[in-house]
Amino acid sequence: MQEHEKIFENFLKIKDLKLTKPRKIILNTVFATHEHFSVDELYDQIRKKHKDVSRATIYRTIPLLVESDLIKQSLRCLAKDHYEHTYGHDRHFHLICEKCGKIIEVESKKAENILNKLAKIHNFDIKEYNVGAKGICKNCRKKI
Amino acid sequence: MQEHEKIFENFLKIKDLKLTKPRKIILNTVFATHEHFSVDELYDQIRKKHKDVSRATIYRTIPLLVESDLIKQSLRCLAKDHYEHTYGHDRHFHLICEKCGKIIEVESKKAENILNKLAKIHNFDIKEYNVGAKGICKNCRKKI
DNA sequence: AACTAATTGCAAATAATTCTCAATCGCATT
DNA sequence: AATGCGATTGAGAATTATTTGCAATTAGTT
Ligand SMILES: [Mn+2]
Ligand SMILES: [Mn+2]
Ligand SMILES: [Zn+2]
Ligand SMILES: [Zn+2]
Repeated sequence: MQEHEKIFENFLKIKDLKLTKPRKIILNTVFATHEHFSVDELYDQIRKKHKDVSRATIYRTIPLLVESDLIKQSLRCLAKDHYEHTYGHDRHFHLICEKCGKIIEVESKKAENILNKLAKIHNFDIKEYNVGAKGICKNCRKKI
Repeated sequence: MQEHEKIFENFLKIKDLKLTKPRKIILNTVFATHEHFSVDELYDQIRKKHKDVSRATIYRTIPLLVESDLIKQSLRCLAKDHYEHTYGHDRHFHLICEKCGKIIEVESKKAENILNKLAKIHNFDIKEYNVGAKGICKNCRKKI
């Protein structure tokens, strides 16, 4: 059993919920790649192998995955909301190319520290970061 | 005529569009306060005085205001998208309290610089920043 | 195997946004 | 001030994204 399965199962157990087949399929699809995904993309991906998992269950499972800290909502500056699994990955920011959609992930303890300091000044307790920028990537700039 | 009206009119003129009555009403409502607003909140605000402006026109005008750099989409970590007028205001980040909804605006050239440097490393051209954090504010923490 | 509460898929409901279109507006020209 | 014409509008229909109600099914327990 994979680490993320254990974590999810424990999380569910505490809430008297069960790691059912559909939930396991959703979880494992999410952890099969490190792509950022919309609900629809996830649905399509899952449907390739499992014709019996419904959109409703995906919509019902995502909040559980978020609450258990296995995935996060990220890239909220695109048209659709996107998620990504974050368990096993360090916190990072996103540079999103408006032309080609490319996503560059960037880590920066420095930036984190600054945000933390700013929060401290205001006596604010940060639970979740939401940092990114939209623009044009290297390759797309060349083309202009 | 206010500065923002002039800017909007110029912007529109270049595109062979007109600063019509509804557009003027929407623009001026947006610039009447520095609140962050959802489309619905803006609609309600406008409707207090102008029963004849439709949702459709608001939805059609917002992209024009964004394109003319008078307003920006911000607070993309709440359920609904929110906008704010940014013309006349420095760039800032948002700390959003999950309990009471309070929004703290924070300026930081340092944070901007770091993001810019990170972008530079990746040869990425930032067009728009999207920086914030969710958490618990000072007052709400006391209450726990 | 029987029991029970949680879970599921489906389809209907809701919410947010976009689109269609006929009527109107704004502005330039007569 | 009347005319012409493309841009604009509001109303409501259409679309898209998400949530919900419910009867049938499942997982775990006795
Ligand atoms: Mn990422
Ligand atoms: Mn702001
Ligand atoms: Zn690109
Ligand atoms: Zn608060």
